[in-house]
Amino acid sequence: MAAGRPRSFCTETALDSAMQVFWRKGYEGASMVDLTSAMGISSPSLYAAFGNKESLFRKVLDRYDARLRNFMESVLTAPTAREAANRYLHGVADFMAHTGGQHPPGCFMMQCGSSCSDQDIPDAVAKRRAEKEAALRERFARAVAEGDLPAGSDPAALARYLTTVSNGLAVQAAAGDSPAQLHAVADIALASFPAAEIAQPAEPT
Amino acid sequence: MAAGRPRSFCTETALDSAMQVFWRKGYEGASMVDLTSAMGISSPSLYAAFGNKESLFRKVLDRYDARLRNFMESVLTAPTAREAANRYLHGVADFMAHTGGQHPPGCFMMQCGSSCSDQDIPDAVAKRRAEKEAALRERFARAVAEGDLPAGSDPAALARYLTTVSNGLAVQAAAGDSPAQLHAVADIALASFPAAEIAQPAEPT
DNA sequence: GGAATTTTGTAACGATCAGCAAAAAATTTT
DNA sequence: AAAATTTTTTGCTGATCGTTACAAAATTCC
Repeated sequence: MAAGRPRSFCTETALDSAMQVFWRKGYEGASMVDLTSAMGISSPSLYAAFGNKESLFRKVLDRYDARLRNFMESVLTAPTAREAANRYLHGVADFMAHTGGQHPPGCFMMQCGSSCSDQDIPDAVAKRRAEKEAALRERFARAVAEGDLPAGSDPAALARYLTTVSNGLAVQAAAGDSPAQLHAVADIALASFPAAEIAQPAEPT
Repeated sequence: MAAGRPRSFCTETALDSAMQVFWRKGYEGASMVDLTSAMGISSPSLYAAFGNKESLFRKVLDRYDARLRNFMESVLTAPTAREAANRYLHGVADFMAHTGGQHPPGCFMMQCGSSCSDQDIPDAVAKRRAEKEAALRERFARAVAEGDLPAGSDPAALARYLTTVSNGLAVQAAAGDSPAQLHAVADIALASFPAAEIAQPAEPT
């Protein structure tokens, strides 16, 4: 083990506490006093462990984004584009509705990353969101190439559409919509998503 | 005219300048120095004319919301629910893409009203957004009663769906999506919206 | 059992925050 | 022209902002 006085707190737990504060109050609205008291550590400990406020926020953002990337992986590995879209929107509905009793409903990135005195913060958040849309786009491009989506489908437009609904779901969840209501919206949205062009089996009446 | 030294600035122009600042920096990120310098007035003039910072924000919010209500009126007076949905989503796409060279793309309410140290601010914004969804819901309930939407349609779910897409469009616009891209998303979204059950005329091949 | 090293607690730093007091300036009323 | 009224200008207020020095405390290495 490294020499020196041992740390009295768990950095990951502290990051989760910081996430709650940023989530509820935004980047600027979260004061260092808010953060240190929620994390249960003193100000110098915070600076020693996480740098400064912006650096702390970026670490929190990374931590949240890791959850999202994990979720996206389960979406992108779906066998078909249709199933990926289904997993995506209903997964988002679950994700946004589930607070774990720790944070408000909705999406951390949507709550903290809108407007800010320091434009770098919204930019950093927007970049993470764009990555998710790009991942969907590439998945759908592959689906078109594989014949999994109708020829002539626009992968970029479909990815943009799903991203749009996803971000909208985050807003609805933050506004207090129930899980059932979010899933209902997801179902309506999925009705627009093209199905695979499969050879139709003889259809029973 | 009232006695006393005349005001050296136009309150409405000043509110527009304040809107730009709040839009770009958020409620907390906009400092009084930012606001006064953008509005071209001194701090005491601002306080005399608009109260305090929160009161100024609420007046700006009112001003922005008036534009939205005006837009909503043109949506709700559409002859059919389908046409209302069409006007709504494509109108939102236009609204969000059009900056007038004055403010960033996107929606003022989505940018400023997310998270904040003072919860009253997000609450005030959320309330305005909820009013729009309620207006759509009532319009669609009327459409169901009039047979303009298929019996069994859920007006609340449809209104929630359109609101979801609308908020998502605001995020996409703020992220830099082009007007054409926003309209393309609107078109995909509208494919899910039920059409009226009209007696089908003899269909030409 | 020190020397070295890291974290802790206490206290403070300058800068910026929202907001205001008071007097000078500009207008209308009388 | 003088009184009354409203706005502007100047300069300031206490509070809070993010951040940091400094020394005591707790651990490992030699």
